[in-house]
Amino acid sequence: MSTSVYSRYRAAFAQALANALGVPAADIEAQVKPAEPAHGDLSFATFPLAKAQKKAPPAIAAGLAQSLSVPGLEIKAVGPYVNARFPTLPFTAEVIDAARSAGIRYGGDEDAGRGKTVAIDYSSPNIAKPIGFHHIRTTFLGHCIANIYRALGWRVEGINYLGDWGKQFGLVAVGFQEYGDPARIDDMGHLVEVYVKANKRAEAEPEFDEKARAFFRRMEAGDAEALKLWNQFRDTSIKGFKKIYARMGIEFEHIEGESRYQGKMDAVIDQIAKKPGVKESQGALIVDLTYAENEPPILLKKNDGSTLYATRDLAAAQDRYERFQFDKSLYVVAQDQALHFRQVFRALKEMDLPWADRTVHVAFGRIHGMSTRKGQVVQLNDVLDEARERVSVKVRENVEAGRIQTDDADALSEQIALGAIAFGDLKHKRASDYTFDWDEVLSFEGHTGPYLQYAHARAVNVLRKGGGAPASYDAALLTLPEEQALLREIMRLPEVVRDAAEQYEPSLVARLLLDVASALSRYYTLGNQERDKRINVEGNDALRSARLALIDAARVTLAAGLTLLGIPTPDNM
RNA sequence: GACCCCGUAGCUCAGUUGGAUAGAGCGGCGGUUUCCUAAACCGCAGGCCACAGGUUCGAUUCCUGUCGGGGUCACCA
Repeated sequence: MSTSVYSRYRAAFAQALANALGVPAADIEAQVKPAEPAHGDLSFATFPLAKAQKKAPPAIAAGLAQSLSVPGLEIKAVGPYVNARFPTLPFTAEVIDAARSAGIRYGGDEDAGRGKTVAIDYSSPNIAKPIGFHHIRTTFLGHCIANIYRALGWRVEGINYLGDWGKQFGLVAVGFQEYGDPARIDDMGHLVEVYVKANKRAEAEPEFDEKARAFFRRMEAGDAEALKLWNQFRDTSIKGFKKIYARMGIEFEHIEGESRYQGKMDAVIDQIAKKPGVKESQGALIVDLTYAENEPPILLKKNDGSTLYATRDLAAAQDRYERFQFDKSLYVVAQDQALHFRQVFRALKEMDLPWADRTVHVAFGRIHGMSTRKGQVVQLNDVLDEARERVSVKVRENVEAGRIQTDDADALSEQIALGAIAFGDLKHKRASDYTFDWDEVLSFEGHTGPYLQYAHARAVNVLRKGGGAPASYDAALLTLPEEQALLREIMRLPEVVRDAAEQYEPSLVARLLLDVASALSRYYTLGNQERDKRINVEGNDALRSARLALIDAARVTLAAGLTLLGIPTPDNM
C-alpha cells in the first residue's frame, strides 16, 4: 500500500511521541492533528498527560519537544502543544514529486481496494417521469463515489436501477389511451405529459386509479399486450435518459430495473417464509418479525396480490450478491427512504444472509425551493441549457478579447456549465438539505465549479508560456509563504480521497479543491504587483523551473480532483 | 404522537470526528490590470455557534431537555 507524504510524517511523529511516552503508536496517532498554520503542521496536545505525570502541560510539552528527533521534521513546544513543522526540504520536493509522478491518478491508491468489489445503486430514475433537477444529487453523488472507489483500486459495479415496474406504468398506459398520441410513443416529453395528466386524474378519481392498478396487475400476470406497451414506454424513456447522461459524461456498468425481478417474486417470498417467516395482515402479506411500537411492517404483497418495492429490493440485493460477490453494496438514495432501507437490511439479516451488513444506505438531504412558478419541478435539462446560455456569453467575450483560444466555443460552454452545476451540488455535505437558487446555480463567480476550472486553466497556460513543466528543479528555492501554503493543500489530496470513500462524502474532495485553487490563485496573483514573484520570473531560470514544477503539481491536483468529481478540465476558459 | 435529519455572519454553507484567535462564498463598502487569463486577487464591516443544563483540563463538536424547521410513519417508489 502506498503511503502519502503527510501520513508518513504523521506516523513518524506519532511513533516518536509514543516511544518517548512508552505507549502504543496507534494510541498517539489519533491524537496527532493538523496544527494552526502559524504554529506548524502537526500538533499534539499534552493536556491528557498532565494528571498521570503530575506536571503542567507546558512543562510536558517542553520536555517532549526536547527529547524528540524525527528526520524531516522540526519539532518545537508551544505552550501545552508539541508542534512539528515540515521544513522546506525534503518536504517540498516530496510533495511536488508525489503529485507529478502520479499525474491524473494523484490522490488515488490502486492497492487500497485491490480485489474488492463495490456495487453502487445510483441515479435510478422512474421511467415515464421527468428527470428533475433534484436527480443530480443521487446521480452526481453516485458517480463521484464510483470514481473515488475506482481510484482506490476497487472494482465498481454501478447500477442505474430504473423504476420501471409498478403502478405508475398502469397510469401511463391508461393515460395514454385517454390523452396519448400513438405517433408520439417514442417521444419522451410526450410520455411525461401523459403521466402528469394521468397522475392528477387518478388522485381525483378513484375509478381511474383502479384502472391503472388493473393494468399493472395485467403486467404482473404476464399479459402480452400489456407488456408490449410497457416495453415501448420503457425504450422511449431509456433513450431519453441516455441523452441526459451523455451530457453529464456519466456511464453505468449496468442499466436495469425493477422489472428484472418480475417472475422471481414467489421464490423470494418462499425463501423469506422459511426464515424469518411471513404472515398475513389486513389482507396483505408481511414479513413475520417483531416490530417496534409504531413501526410499520415490511410489506411483501398488497391485498390484491401484487408485489411492492420492498419485495423487489430484497430480490435485487441477493441478485447483486450472486452476480458481484460485493464487499460493499451502496444505495445512493434520498434520506426520506431511510425507514425502507433500514427494514430491507434488517430483513436480509433475519434471512441469515452473511453479507447483510455490507449493505449501506448512502442517504442525502433534499433540495428545497425547486418548484417553478407554475408549481412544476425544475427539469435538469432546462438548468443545463440555461447555464450553457449564460456561460456562452462570457466565453464569446473572452474569445473576442483574445484571452482564450478555442475551436469549439459551444463545447467549452457546455463543459463550464456542467462544472457549475455539478460542483454546485457536490460542494454540499450530502446529509444536509440545501436550497435551490437559480442565481446561485448559474453564478460563475466566487467558489464555484468554474472557479476551479479557471484556476486549472491558468495553471495550464502559465506552464505553456514557461516552456512546459521542467524535468528537474531545485525545490529549496520555493520559500515564499504562498508557495509553502499551496504545497500544504496539494499534500492533502490522498488523505481526503480516502476519507471521502470511507464516509461516502465527495464534498470533502470538493472542499479541498477550493482550498487548492484558492492558494493557487493567491500565489499566482502576487505576480501582478511584484514581477519577481511571477511564476515565469525573468532572469532566473532556476527559480522559474522550481515555480513551474510547483504549478505543475497544483495543476495535477486540480485535474485529478475534478476528474474524480466528474467535472471537465478545459485548458482554456 | 413515535422515529430520523437539521439549527453557526444579512443570505447560502464549511468547521479535519473534543483542542490554540469559529472560517469561506454571496451580498455591502474600499482597493488592484501599460505586466504570466480580473470567471481572479487584497482590505474593511458583519457571531449569545437556537436556548438551558450536564460530562470534561477543555464543548460549535459528546449526553439530556426545551424551542424552531424539514422528513418518514402498510398496501406509491
